[in-house]
Amino acid sequence: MRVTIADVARRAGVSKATVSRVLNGKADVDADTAQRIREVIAETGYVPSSRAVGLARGRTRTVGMLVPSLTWPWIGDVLQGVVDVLEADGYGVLLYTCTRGEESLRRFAEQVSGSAFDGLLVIEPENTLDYIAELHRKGLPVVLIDDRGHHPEFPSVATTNRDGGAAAARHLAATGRHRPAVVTGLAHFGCVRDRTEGFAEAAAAEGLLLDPQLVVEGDFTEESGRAAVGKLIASGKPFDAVFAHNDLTASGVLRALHEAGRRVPEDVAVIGFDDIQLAAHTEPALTTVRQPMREMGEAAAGLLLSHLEGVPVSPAPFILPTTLVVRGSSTPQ
Amino acid sequence: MRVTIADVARRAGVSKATVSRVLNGKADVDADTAQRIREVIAETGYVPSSRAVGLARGRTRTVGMLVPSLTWPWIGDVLQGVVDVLEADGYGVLLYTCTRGEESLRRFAEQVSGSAFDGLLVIEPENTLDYIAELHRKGLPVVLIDDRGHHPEFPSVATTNRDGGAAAARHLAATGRHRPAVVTGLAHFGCVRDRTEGFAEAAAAEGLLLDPQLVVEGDFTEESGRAAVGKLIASGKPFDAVFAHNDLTASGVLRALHEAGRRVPEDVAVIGFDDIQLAAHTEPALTTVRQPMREMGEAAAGLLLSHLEGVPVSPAPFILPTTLVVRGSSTPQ
DNA sequence: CTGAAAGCGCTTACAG
DNA sequence: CTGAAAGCGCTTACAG
Repeated sequence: MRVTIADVARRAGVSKATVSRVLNGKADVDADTAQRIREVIAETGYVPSSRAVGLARGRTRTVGMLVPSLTWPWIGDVLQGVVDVLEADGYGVLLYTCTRGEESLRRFAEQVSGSAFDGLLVIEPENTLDYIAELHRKGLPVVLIDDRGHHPEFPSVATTNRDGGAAAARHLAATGRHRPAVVTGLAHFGCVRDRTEGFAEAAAAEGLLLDPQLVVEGDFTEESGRAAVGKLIASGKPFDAVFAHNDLTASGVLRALHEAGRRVPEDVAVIGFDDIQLAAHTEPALTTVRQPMREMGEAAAGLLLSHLEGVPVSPAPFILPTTLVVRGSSTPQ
Repeated sequence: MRVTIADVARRAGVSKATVSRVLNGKADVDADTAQRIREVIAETGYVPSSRAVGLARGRTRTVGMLVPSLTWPWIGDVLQGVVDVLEADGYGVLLYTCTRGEESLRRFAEQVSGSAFDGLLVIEPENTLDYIAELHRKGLPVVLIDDRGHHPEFPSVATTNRDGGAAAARHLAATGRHRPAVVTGLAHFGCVRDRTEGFAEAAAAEGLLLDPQLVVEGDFTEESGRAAVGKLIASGKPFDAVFAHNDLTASGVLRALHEAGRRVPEDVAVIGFDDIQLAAHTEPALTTVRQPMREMGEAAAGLLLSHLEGVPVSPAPFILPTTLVVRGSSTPQ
């Protein structure tokens, strides 16, 4: 049924080896012979079987991508960046997720051992860093996206979390705020530490009062933003701004403030992190520290390709800049 | 380096064929022999090479998924449903997108010809239905997600677009609206036709006045929602409700109405379609016709698996129900 | 410049 | 119940 390299060789009157040579653009093939073979290929519509090529070469020209979930708001952007770069180089992307917990990871591990792909891009699912690190140690090229401040011993891409936090603080100072509150993400995330530190440092430099009691831990969910506002108000401490560690949390903060009768931005300014689609649609629209998700995907894919092509890649994280996007939640518009 | 079936056979003192038998759970292997082989497998951590298995069996246990873009708001949900089902059955998912146009499609076609996967799941990129249909005709199992009313000759999953439109009209009637306007999606989409007809029919049945001049074509973007409101107002015709064909458009409608000084829902009710994350976060929150995206992904993956496993699948579309989600944009809350 | 042969790591009749 | 052999469709030394 399917036309194979043997068919092409027969019709062109040459050996399979020669067909393989022109297929792979090796030099030292007679121009006429090559031409004839190309014609036969065109006539027959022959395309090499990726399975057979993979087996013979020992590589699949396929990259694995492991993500914790596909429904997070910014995952699609990262994925798009990854796929664009990889596809342009003729690589396929095998997608794995971890929504089914242990079982998912077991399946994934099987694919790894079966060497279904040549390299791995990963947005770290909770508590899998050791496993990923082990894969890397065993020789699988890996690039981590959004290192969450873990600074692993293999290549990764991240953003300027610290600068992002600082930019938020400076913006609040510049717009006349004095007593900021912070709703962080999960405290054990490296990025949370970085954002917190960057914010605190800049706040101090700008003369803002950052009361430790006004720093509340959240978990990156909208609900945690609402809950945090409850705590902040209950503390009795005055505050005129809230820096939330992601947009989802900020959205919860916005709602809770509204319900509590505090006006945004008049009484309280709110700043988020990420700049997901939602951020431009809250009421008021959210000022936020933008992370270039798509660019992160592109950068990670690029690093992995270099690695696969044999270029040595530095384990130092590749850092992309965050940018402050000012909207109505921090300044009247 | 890597342990192969030959290594396992040697260590167990049997032939590769016998190892292969226990690997694939064939009957007729002596219990003791099988046990011994299993032990060797466990000791050595042997996992069959997916490349080699694929070549020998002629199938890869991999499914292709082609989407127009990964950054659309609801794509992630569909993808999650697809991956969950496929992964549970040990299938891998190869992801392809069409953001780079012709070039993307050329790459994709190569993968198809190289039989990189056993079957294909597709959310149709514009103008590719003929191509997809051809692949199906040539023998590639295909399931289309969100048929957009094209009703192809191969299996597909869709939602009750017509009922969804009808539900929107009935809800407006039930909440005391009289003169609805409609902002459709691209008119050549089948789903747009269905939503429009369902809405018009129910509107008539409920005694709503649907002025043809108040039916404006949009293109599923937020901007088209804003533009449509401009046209509606310019028409001079009174309207007290807007049914938009997706949530993004509805979001644009909401903003434009706000800017024009019309209150929602007091002066105008707004209803969207999809129920993307954004819908719950607009001001006011959006009443919308929910499409079960994740379930569509699950259903499509299930159909494809049946097909791959040899169960005959009906080309009649598999239809999932839409549900009306009522929020503040249509009723004061 | 080109071909014959071995090899990639499995599965699957075919014999026994 | 089990093994030897061929085959899946390529690539890659090795010779010439």
